[in-house]
Amino acid sequence: MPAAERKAVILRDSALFFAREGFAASTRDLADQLGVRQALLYKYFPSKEALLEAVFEEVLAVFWAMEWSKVLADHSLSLEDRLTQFFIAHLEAEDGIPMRLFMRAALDGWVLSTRRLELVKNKFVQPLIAALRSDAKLPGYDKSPLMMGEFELAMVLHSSVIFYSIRTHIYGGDLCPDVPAVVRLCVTNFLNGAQSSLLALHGPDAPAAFKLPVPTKKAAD
Amino acid sequence: MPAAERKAVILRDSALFFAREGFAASTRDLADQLGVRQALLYKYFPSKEALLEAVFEEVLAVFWAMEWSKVLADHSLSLEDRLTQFFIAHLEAEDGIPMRLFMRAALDGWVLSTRRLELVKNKFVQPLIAALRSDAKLPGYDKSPLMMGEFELAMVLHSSVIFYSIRTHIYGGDLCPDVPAVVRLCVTNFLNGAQSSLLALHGPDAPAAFKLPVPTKKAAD
DNA sequence: ATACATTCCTGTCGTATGATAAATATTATA
DNA sequence: TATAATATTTATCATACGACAGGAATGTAT
Repeated sequence: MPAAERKAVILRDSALFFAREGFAASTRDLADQLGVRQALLYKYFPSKEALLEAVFEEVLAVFWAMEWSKVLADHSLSLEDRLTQFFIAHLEAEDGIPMRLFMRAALDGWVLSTRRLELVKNKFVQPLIAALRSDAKLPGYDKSPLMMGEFELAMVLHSSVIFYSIRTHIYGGDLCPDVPAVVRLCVTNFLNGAQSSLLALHGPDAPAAFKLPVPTKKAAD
Repeated sequence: MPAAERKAVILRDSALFFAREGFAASTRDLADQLGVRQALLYKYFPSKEALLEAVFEEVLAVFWAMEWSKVLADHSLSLEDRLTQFFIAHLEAEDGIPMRLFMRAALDGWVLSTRRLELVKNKFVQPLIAALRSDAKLPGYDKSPLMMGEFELAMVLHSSVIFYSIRTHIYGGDLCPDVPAVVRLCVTNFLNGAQSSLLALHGPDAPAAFKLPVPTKKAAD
């Protein structure tokens, strides 16, 4: 097998293997799954750690390449439809490998999760709150920067969808298999209360911690 | 140190240690953290796996002993206050150790998470949906058993709170530190839409998968 | 002070792991 | 077909790990 192809196969299978077995799983078991001898791995990657980093580089690249704004910014659809379609696509693209890898990495203290969170903030939270503000006739980010409470509000929707994914791919057990229905439920239930929640956040009685602007690091990509 | 006390100390420190370092971490490192020699562990636990099981037994016992219904069923408070107080207490009792242990266990395929889910279903989902139904003048469980859509609806609230806990104790990074405010946001935003979501679930246009009754195993405890 | 019990440590065994080097098989090229 | 280049395997090393046996230290009762 040519080198480039072999390297790609190793990367692909390693993602599945480490997602299932954990990062502490042995390179020998990985090689077994590949149908190859353990030493061969070291012809393509200098160390186990380097292999793991390469796996994450690849998985992150997929997330990076994902078309967040394309759906979320398509103003020919209602906000509800935009969100619903986006999350359905998101959930159906998730096979559990990125989910499990990210969770394991976060548990092991990799800084990786902050990069992902930054992505969620820029590509999901920002457009969502912008749309909600627009509907509520509230000022834009130039007049009033994104604040903590708005971030947490957007995360309410994000959480309900992602946690369903966590239940699917990590917790296991039987759960409602009708993905579109679940997503619609999350979105509609969120949007039902979002307007009044947002107005409360912009009102005088909002908690001080919610008024603080979200620290916006320089957006990568 | 007397045997009973030593065993308790080992259990307590092991929970912290394995929550932080993962189950694959070595018994020697654990012993270092305890300030004892590695072999001593085997005077109290026959194997590493037995120690891990004991740790989970202890952590699960705490969850089991938790007073779910006491707050959730206190009808002197509004549903909103009940939920808010319950979740605030829940989040403030969580130091990250059970969270991280459960997540690691779930990733490693332990059946443990289903037991926890059963607890959530019986002690949280059931009372919540019962209260929502009551407010909406819908029939009780005797007439109409808990259905999948209602379960997922309740999980929407559960998810937003628990995912905040995941962000706190697993994902890390800076997030809004005002726990009560976040919980209130989750609860109010949920309740704003819950009534109409619930009515829709009981209406004729609900997805078929949502109409299915939730399989209720025999409730432990 | 002696004998006993309990707690803990030193030392060690077999095995599994990450990693390397040398040998073999396979493929391409002339 | 001979030769070079590449892909893969075999064999091996040093280390780290789970587990066990026996001994040292500490305390307690007679």
